[in-house]
Parts: sequence; structure tokens; C-alpha cells
Amino acid sequence: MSEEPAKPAILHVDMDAFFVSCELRRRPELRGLPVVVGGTGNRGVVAAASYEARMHGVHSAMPSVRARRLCPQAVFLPGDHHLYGQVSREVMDVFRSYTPLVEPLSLDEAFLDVAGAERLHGTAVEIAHAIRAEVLERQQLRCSVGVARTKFLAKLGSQAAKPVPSPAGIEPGLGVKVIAADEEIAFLHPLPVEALWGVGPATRRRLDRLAVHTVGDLAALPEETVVAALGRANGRHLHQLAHAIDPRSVEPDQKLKSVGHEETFAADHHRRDTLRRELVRMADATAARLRDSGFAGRTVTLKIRFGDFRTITRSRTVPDAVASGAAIARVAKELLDGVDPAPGVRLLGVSVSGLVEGATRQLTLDDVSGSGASGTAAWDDATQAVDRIRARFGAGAVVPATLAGPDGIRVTRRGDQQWGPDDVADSARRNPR
DNA sequence: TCTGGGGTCCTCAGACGA
DNA sequence: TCTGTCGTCTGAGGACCC
Repeated sequence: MSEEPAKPAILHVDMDAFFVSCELRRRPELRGLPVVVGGTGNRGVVAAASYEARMHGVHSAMPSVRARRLCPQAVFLPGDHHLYGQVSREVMDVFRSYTPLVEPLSLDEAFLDVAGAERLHGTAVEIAHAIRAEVLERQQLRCSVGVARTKFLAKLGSQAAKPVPSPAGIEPGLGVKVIAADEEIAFLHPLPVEALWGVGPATRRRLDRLAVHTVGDLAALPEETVVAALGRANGRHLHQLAHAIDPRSVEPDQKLKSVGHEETFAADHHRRDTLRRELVRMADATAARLRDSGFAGRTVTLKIRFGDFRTITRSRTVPDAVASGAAIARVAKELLDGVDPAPGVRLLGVSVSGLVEGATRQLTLDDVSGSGASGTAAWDDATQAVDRIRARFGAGAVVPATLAGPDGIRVTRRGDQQWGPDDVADSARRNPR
């Protein structure tokens, strides 16, 4: 918690249609066309849409099936998470050349605190324009920037600075939107209440019952009324935001809290043995990423979504932190044994939380059931060797034995199936010739 | 219309020890 | 010794974000 500054020095930088823009750099012939990045199967969703696609009502998180109906002429691309990650790192480097206080929110947006950078680089507004120009020149990417005293107002500012698509055309955005201290309330209160960060469909329904439709409506209520409707933490937080109060500072060193892997299947699975095999694969992918990050974790959580979209989680905390696919899979399989998959499982996921640093040193006997103390060290070495082989030859070079069956091998890495199952690949894997 | 994947944070309930 | 209270941990679920 820190005192809010008197003048705007927080920037929120948000890349415009980031994934699509990355694709257009290598496929310039698609410029000016409706382009959609996301899942291509029947159960996929849109991750990003070009402004030309948005003119037809396509937007992110929309089911791909619906996007195709709205804009059948759109070019659909499966997405390349590795490329976006690389471009993101380069863009963040540009931000860090202006201030070390950069808090990435996702691949395509970040908060910057430039209060200490003004002597070197000019006012916050000048820095905002300079960053836009530099990102465009170096990366051929456009971004929108909000400048304000607080994080959430800066974020609202960047939204207000973006291009506006409509059926009539694309109205260019401001590029940079400054919200001065004496303009905050006038800017904020007419906005719909769901503009506040933390108001989603469920909270909006509750606020509807209080006849709250705008941020100004929310600000006019006593805090106790909001807390009674939304709970203590959320109620107080949103009431403060409605009064333009947001003491959160820009935090450059966000700690990782959990690592997981989940997948929606192209068709529901009903058999436990199939799900156990899928679990091994997901545990292995989760473990590899845990070790990449240098972490191990104590709590293993299994997530299951049934065909009717009912979602359950089951978790277990183990005495010693684990980071091997075998150990994670064993706990996850025990959790799976307590669930009846007969109704049909649409999605399966594994995650590990309660993270501690030092993945390989944290491995214990628990990672190798039935082995002696020397087995732990041996498993440690083996795990590290597997990681080295995969780094050199690819994720499929070494797989758990249970995955190397007659159906062939599929090892999932982050980004392989980011936005829904690929119908063809998934059905081919289940019905090999 | 039919809903992904990877996360974070919050709430609530129950168990447990001081 | 029993009972009540409080804090903490764990597990489950929900909501939200991009």
C-alpha cells in the first residue's frame, strides 16, 4: 500500500489486437482483412480478432463457431504462443528502457510507474507517446496507453484510447488518453459499472438488484450496502474504485503462485482408464513447466468439467513439495479415483500450488514410491536429464511409458492447445489407423 | 449461442490445536 | 476434565482477469 501520487505517473500500455498483429507481421498479405486467432475446432474460442473482424461483431472469448457464423469470410489462424511470448519479451524490454517499474499483466499489457523517470525521459505523457512510437518503429505493433494517478484509471484510460470498430468502419483511437486528477470523477462516474475491474456477470447481476448501473450509482451507495451485497473484500474494493481510490502500486516482481495444465477434449471421455492416461500426460507437462520455473509445489489440484459444464475440483496437500510428473500424476490419479466419470468428462486439468523455490532439491522419496534414499538422487538426475533432452530434441523426445502405447504419443507443451481442441488432430489420435 | 486455457483472489466450511 | 473461542490450515467452489 502506498500514498496515491498527486499527478498522473502510472501508465497502462495495452497492445492493439496483439496476437493478430504478431501474425500480420509475418503475413502482411492479410492486412486489412478480418483475421481471427484462436481455437479452430467446434469447442474452440476466439483469442483475438482484427478490427476488421470486430466490425462484424467478433470479439475475444467468443466461441469460434459463432465467430464463423458472424464473419464467414474471416481468416482463422490457430495461434502461436511461442511467437507471442518472444514478441512480448521484446516489447517489455522497450518498457524497461524507460523505467524498471514494469508490472506485466499478460503477454500484451503492462503497468509502468514513470514517476522516477521524468527527469530523464520527460513527463508521463511524453513518455507514453515515446513508447508508442518506439514500439511501432521496432516491432511494427500499435499500442494504446492510459496515463493516470492510479492503476485502474490508467487501465480505463488505455481502453478509452483504443480504436473503435463498428459496422460503419473503424474509428481511430486517441492512442494516449490522460486522466488528470481533477477529471477523474467526471471520467469515471458515467461509465457502466462493469467497466470496474472485478465486476463480471455475477457481480453485475447483484448490482442490478440494487439499481446500480453506472460507476456513479455505485459511488452514491453507502459502503455497508455494497459490502452486504458483494462481501467484505470485494464490496470495499469496488466502493473505493467507484470513488477513484486505488492505492495499489506497480509491483515489478510478481511471484508465481501456481502452475497447471488443462484441456478440453474434442469429445467427452467416459472411461477412467482413458482419463488416467490423459492425467499422466498433463502431469508431465505441468511438471516440466514447474521445473522450468525452478519451483516445486505441495498442493495438487484436479479439475474436472462434465459434459453439462458442471465443474468440480479435488485437491490434496502432500508433506513434501513435488516437481516430477510421476509424483503429480500419482496424487492426481488418487483424486480421480474419487470421481465418477460416467456422465462424460469434457475437460480435465491438473495444477500445482503452494510453490516453493528450488524444484529439484525439493524432490523427496515421495517422488519415487518404493525406492530407497539413493533412488531420490537417481530420480533427480533422471528428471534433469529428461529436461535437457527435451530442451534439445523437443517435448516428444522423452515421454512417460504409459503414453508410449499403440495410439502413439502426444506431449503437450504450453500453447499447443491454448484455445480449444483441434477436432481433426484429437479424433485422429483417438482413432489411429 | 454455447461457452478455452492459465492464472489470481475471495469466501465458506470443517478440522484441529492452543 | 470439559467447553468455548480463536487462529490457522485445508479443501472446495465461485468469480474474475487476459
